[in-house]
Amino acid sequence: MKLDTMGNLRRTVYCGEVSEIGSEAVVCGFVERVRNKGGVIFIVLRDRTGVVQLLFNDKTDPAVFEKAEQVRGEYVLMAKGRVVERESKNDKLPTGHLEIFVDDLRVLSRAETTPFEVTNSDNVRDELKLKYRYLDLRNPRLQRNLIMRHKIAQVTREYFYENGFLEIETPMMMKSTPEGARDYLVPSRVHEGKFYALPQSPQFYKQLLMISGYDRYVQLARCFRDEDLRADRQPEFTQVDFEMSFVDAEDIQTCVEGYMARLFKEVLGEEITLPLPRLTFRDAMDRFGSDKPDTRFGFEIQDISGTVKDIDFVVFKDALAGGGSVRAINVNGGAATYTRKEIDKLIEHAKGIGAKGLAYIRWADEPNCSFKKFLGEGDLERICEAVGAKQGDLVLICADKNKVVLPTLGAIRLICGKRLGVIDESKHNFLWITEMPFFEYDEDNDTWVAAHHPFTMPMEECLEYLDTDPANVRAKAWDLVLNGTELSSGSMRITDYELQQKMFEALGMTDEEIEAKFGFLVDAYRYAAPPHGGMGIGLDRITMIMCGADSLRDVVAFPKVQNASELMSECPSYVDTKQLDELHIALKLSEKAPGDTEE
RNA sequence: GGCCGGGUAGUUCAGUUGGUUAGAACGCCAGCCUGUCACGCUGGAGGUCGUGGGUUCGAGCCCCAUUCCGGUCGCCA
Repeated sequence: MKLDTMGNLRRTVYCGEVSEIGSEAVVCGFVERVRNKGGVIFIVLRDRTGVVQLLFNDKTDPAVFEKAEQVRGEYVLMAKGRVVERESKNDKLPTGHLEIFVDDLRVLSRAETTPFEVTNSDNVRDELKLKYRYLDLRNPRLQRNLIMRHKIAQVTREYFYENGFLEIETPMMMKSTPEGARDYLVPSRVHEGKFYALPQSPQFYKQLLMISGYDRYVQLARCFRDEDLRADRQPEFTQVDFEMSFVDAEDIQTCVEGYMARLFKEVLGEEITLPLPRLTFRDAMDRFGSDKPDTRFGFEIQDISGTVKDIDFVVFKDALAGGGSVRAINVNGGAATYTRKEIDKLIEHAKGIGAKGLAYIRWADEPNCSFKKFLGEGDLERICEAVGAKQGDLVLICADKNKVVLPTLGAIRLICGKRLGVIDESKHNFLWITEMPFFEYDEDNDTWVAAHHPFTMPMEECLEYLDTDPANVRAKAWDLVLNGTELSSGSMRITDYELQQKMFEALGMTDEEIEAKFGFLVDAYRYAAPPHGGMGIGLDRITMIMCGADSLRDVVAFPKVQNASELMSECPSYVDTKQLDELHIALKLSEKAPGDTEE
């Protein structure tokens, strides 16, 4: 069968938007389904706006009917005809009350049988759908997500433009900085042995733009990190990256609050109450055991060290003697029905995080305590009272150093919340985490390292601890959290050259190191810089949450899988030796490498 | 890199203690059907059981290795 051409025929209306009964319509799209009843054929045609039903009748127009008989799933069609009311209506579709009685059908392209059904692929394994990503992208759910992503980008640009931000592009090929995440490297042909790096973020460039006087900068910046993937982590991602001059932390946060309110209003029609709640890093860890707490449910962590200090239980005693604490979460609302096996699984999980175990009180009919034999008169009642436990509750207790207890209970809290279904998925709970720690202790090397990049401003009142007590130094840095996902992080930058030198010293960096890594940036600050700070907001993650998706793959057109490969194009791939020669690169493959570099 | 789960028809799965010709549903192909909308009815085609090796008279099933996918921990300033 020969294919038709469009000729002079052009689309007059999108499938999902056909509405005017009696009008003549020309629609284009992909065949979602063919229902051949013998003397009458129905074809459901789909484009990015929705579907519309085409009607063919063998008595009215045998030639067109004959052509319609040849149509199969996913063919690309163009059809002209009159919009008529349906004899029997379908309430499930926006266009279910009408159909197009086709008098000109053009088969523009034929499809082979697809590896899976485009609109019935919920149970098809991801591997296959990713290999044929271009087919999966025909799925209305993915189309809706990518259309919403477009809308989000559009509102983002409008908001920042209206607030005086300039969109300025920064280089994709830049100097590699070995700090933090691993860089993706790009070899230089001209400079033998040298490499560019793809940006993990445009951090340095946007600070330089402030030094250059551009005052307010924004960019929807592609960023790259060569680390292992997660459902909410892709190796390349997009940040709404911005920087502002002559502002302090609160000004930046206010700007972002306005952005979030605008975004949720325009895209989802949802009002967000401002200002957004704030929690210091310390409080977030104490209450939720996480620097990105999900505040859509309770089970907050409670310190019961005082209540249990006289109990003769070696686990508690050891923890308290070692400067740690005993803390608990009260999983209320029916968790007492957890079986012994389920609790054991939680304990196993806790051990995986680094805890030695979990003690528990399960109060089904009677309070049933895993460490009963160590308890004295009234101890059990006192603990239950301290954490507010009632019948039906499960109290999980962890005793150890704080840096073990808090993350453990934080993780267990999340697991219980998810399993008990107490999280309201329709909620959007924002939270600012402020006063982030400046230093992190690196146990492997027994040193303090910068928790953020080394240009982050410390809080003024913490400067005195710089040399004496690094753990106590907090940064003018903050994160924005939404439903337990870190969306964004920002900070004020150091503009005082002398303070910057002090920070480098505190980080144990030599002058040579500083010069080699970011000499150009340090130099730039010698020529005066306005006070400035900014943030990078994860556009993919925010889109994921706004779409109600549980993986970034649902909001990225061509995503990568766990090992950072793309199943459709099969990248990364080997290159031929000629390319490598030009780049002065010799491969040193491990025994395991399956292939070689064929020419 | 560690741990856990998975890979059987185009797709999703079932497959008994290791035993005849590896099944079902959907999809696909053909025929019938003038109001379907997850259309219906009849018939048909379609399988290197991820790959390699081993045990066995005999392996989809047992053993070893390996690969791919997913989850998770490490990692992600």
